[in-house]
Amino acid sequence: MDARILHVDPASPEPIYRQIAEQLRRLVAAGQLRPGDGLPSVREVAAAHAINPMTVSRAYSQLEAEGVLERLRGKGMAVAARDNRGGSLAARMQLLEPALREAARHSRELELPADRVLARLRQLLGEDER
Amino acid sequence: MDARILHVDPASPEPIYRQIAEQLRRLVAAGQLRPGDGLPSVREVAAAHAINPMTVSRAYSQLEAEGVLERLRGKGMAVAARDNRGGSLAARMQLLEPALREAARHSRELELPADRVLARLRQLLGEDER
Amino acid sequence: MDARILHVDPASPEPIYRQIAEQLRRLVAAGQLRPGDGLPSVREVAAAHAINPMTVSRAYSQLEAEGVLERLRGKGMAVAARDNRGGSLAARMQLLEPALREAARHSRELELPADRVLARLRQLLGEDER
Amino acid sequence: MDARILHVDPASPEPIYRQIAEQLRRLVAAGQLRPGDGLPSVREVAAAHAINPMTVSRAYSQLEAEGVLERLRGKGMAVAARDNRGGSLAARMQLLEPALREAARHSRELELPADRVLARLRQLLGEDER
DNA sequence: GTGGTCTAGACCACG
DNA sequence: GTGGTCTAGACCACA
Repeated sequence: MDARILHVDPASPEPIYRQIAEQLRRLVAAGQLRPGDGLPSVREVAAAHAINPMTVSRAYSQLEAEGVLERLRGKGMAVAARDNRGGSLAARMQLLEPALREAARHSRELELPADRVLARLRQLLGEDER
Repeated sequence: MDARILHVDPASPEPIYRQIAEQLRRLVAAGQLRPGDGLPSVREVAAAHAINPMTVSRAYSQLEAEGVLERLRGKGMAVAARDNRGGSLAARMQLLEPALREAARHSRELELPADRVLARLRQLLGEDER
Repeated sequence: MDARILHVDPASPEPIYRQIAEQLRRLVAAGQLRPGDGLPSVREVAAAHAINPMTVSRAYSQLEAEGVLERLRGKGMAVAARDNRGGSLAARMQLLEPALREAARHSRELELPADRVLARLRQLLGEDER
Repeated sequence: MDARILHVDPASPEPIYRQIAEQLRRLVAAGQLRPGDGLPSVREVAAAHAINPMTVSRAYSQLEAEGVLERLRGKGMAVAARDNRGGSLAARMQLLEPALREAARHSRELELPADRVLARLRQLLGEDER
């Protein structure tokens, strides 16, 4: 598999290992990587982006612990077959709650009109990822 | 001024000093804090939220360096006289942007329907603060 | 806090970071470490057992990701206040299922009488941990 | 002999070669495999479970080194003639011990009531093999 | 070939 | 003071 599906920005304040982990999480969530798909090896990714293998390994290990990836021994990592298709709608709404509360608090502090705020969020929700 | 206008969440990944600084920036932009208004002392804020005075001081100093606040000798900090008329609507919308983008990103990752998300935010915007 | 509550055996096949993580998990589960209790710092544990700080950090980070520990910024790690008292009985029985199936399969392969097997498990369940 | 008497779980943390070796050890101890009985060839086992022949070979070699199996030139592996009368009941209980301890440890960690655990194991012991 | 573990040592952000 | 991140390089287990 091609290590170039991943992008790394060493200048970003976001840790490299997390950049990798979150990209993979999104690629899996979006279905661009499907259960069973193999991932580029730790060494490939490390070489392609001139970073330390351990940094890549850290991202992979974290996703494995979460059940997003699984180890195929001797053959690297792959997207997990996962019985964990997302939770119920209510459960997922609950996970969104903190971000919404944060946005609402900021809106009040800025004394912004609700309709403008909602219009902008609607716009953002319509955009393609990234 | 009351130290309780500030909210602090020690469990948030966002550094505490930045939580404070950004809240003040928003309150000034919205005109809820006006030029000349005094701020609660470092000690008051620290005591009210059980955090380190140095953390509060760091937030104040940063805003002072930016010209948002100014030090009134012997009287603590106050909102700077400058061009701190409450920001324009567009400017304030800009300050809200990061929170909205965060919420939108989470919504997409959770594959939540836009109408449900917008309905919930509308509800939160209608509520009284805390 | 005292770094000596933790034991480390470098000769064990079990990775050091996991030895530490599992000990802490047990100490928390058993109530010997209570919510809010502070843990010895990464550097203390590392020095006390002559291991690398990163190895200790790895154990702490993993437990933080699981919600067992939480970071008190600038003050080290502590046992989380955790809203996560275990799931329902049925859910927890489900988590035990693999281990029971494994034991049952071994019993059949060894052609052992069920009553002897059950008697031995009853005995083991009655023992104090460790 | 049928390669399907062996079970392999590639997802288990236990190395595959050891899964195979320990199963064979138990089958011999219980007398389900008797001195002189031939074993399925490395290729058969590998093909039946979609694993690497080298992995199967490693399990066989280890058991040969222990004297549990012996290599019949040109005829593959077989259970060694030795003192491989099926082990005594006590000896076989000993081989079951690790699995039982594992199950007991999980039960305690999950704080499950002993009677529920024992009832479930009794049920599993009564079932026909897969 | 694969990933996992550990070390020694550096630098950074936060409080 | 705290933990977090990253590197370079070593060694090991597994397939």
